[in-house]
Amino acid sequence: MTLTSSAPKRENTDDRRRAIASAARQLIAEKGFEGLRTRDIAARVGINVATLHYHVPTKEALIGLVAGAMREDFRAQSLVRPRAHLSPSERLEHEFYDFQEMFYEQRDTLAVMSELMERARRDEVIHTAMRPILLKWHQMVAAIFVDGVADGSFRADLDPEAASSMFIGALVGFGRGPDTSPQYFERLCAELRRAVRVQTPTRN
Amino acid sequence: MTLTSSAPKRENTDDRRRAIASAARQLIAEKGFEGLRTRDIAARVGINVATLHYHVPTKEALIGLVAGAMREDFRAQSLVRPRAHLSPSERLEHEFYDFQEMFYEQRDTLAVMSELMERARRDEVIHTAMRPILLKWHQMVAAIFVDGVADGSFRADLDPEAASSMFIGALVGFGRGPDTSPQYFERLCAELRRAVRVQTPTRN
DNA sequence: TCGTCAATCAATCACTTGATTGATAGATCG
DNA sequence: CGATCTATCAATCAAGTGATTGATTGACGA
Repeated sequence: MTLTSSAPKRENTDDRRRAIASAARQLIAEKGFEGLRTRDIAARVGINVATLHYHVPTKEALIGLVAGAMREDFRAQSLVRPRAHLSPSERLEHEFYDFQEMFYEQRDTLAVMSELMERARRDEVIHTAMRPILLKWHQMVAAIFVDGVADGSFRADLDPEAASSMFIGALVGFGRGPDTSPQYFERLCAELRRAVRVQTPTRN
Repeated sequence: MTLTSSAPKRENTDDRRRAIASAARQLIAEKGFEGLRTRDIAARVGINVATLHYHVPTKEALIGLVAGAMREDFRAQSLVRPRAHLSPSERLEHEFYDFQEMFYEQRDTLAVMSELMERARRDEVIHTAMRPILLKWHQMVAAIFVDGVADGSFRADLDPEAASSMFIGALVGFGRGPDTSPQYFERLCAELRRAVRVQTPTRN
């Protein structure tokens, strides 16, 4: 007889913590931090609240766990993409593509990021976990602009760091803007390209 | 003897509601929505919790009140500034200035806006209250770009709406970025100016 | 002066929520 | 088998937390 079905599971702490972090992430995406309840997380994992507290002692630790998992995800993802060999313009296109993919196919991730960033204002633990992610993104984009200015793909008077802020701000802001259709995203991308690219001077 | 000092005040509902909205706004700025408690609001106004509920029946209504007051503030402020007579470039500079002023001198307002926008995702009431503010801002900036393209101040291939999203996103994103110093804000502004302005063609 | 009503508060309710306790079942090892 | 450790849960606690109740106070009109 199969002893598989509905046998009371006993997982090790690592797996449980992963499952808990995942469930917590889903719930944050659904209801925000305000609506995050330990009972809900336990229910979604399929364990008792006490068991949850056995693996993750406090709610603060839980939030730290989510933030850490998030950071780990981003770090892992950025390692998968070696793009130094591409041209600045191509790398910029990849940034567009990555964001679009995240926005339309991993909406949860973006929503949780947003919640975490908001909470980072008041929560030192989260702030510490989130800051490297943001910095990394800024650095990556700024590096693209530095290279692009050097090889003449972009405007010579481009300020790489400021342009990076503008670029990232525009993308993130897209998600909060009035029109989040793919068509409008493309218009925004086109505008960003024109904003940094060398102008074909408007000759009369 | 003076019956003035510490006489138990009795205000009318309009004044009380205003005071409650103001206190709630402060507390949201301080602790976020997550930390907003009716008791704290009542304490800050200097009234009993029951009195607060007498004037504002539910917490939901309270949040709606804050959102409404916020919208009213913005609407009033935009009426005070008649700028149609200015040039597109000048109007753009005013946008920079207004944002800078809000960022550095009314940080509360911006923090609450941010909280409200985040919550608007899940709260229809707030979404309805916030959307007009965002739309208005977008329209204002887009109108600047339309005029600027028409009179040749800005690039001919500028997409006013997309540029407006980029512009607003960049400003809002500044507040979340790694460097929020006035110096860096000025660099961002400069970059935004170059992004929309007609290029002085890089002649060799 | 008396009745009515808006405004207020102390006390309390009903429910939520993070966390703890004490006990139990399975695994692991000697 | 027996000791011990890990993982689990039912039950419960203590501190909130939004909201209500019943009574009180003062203003104002009749």
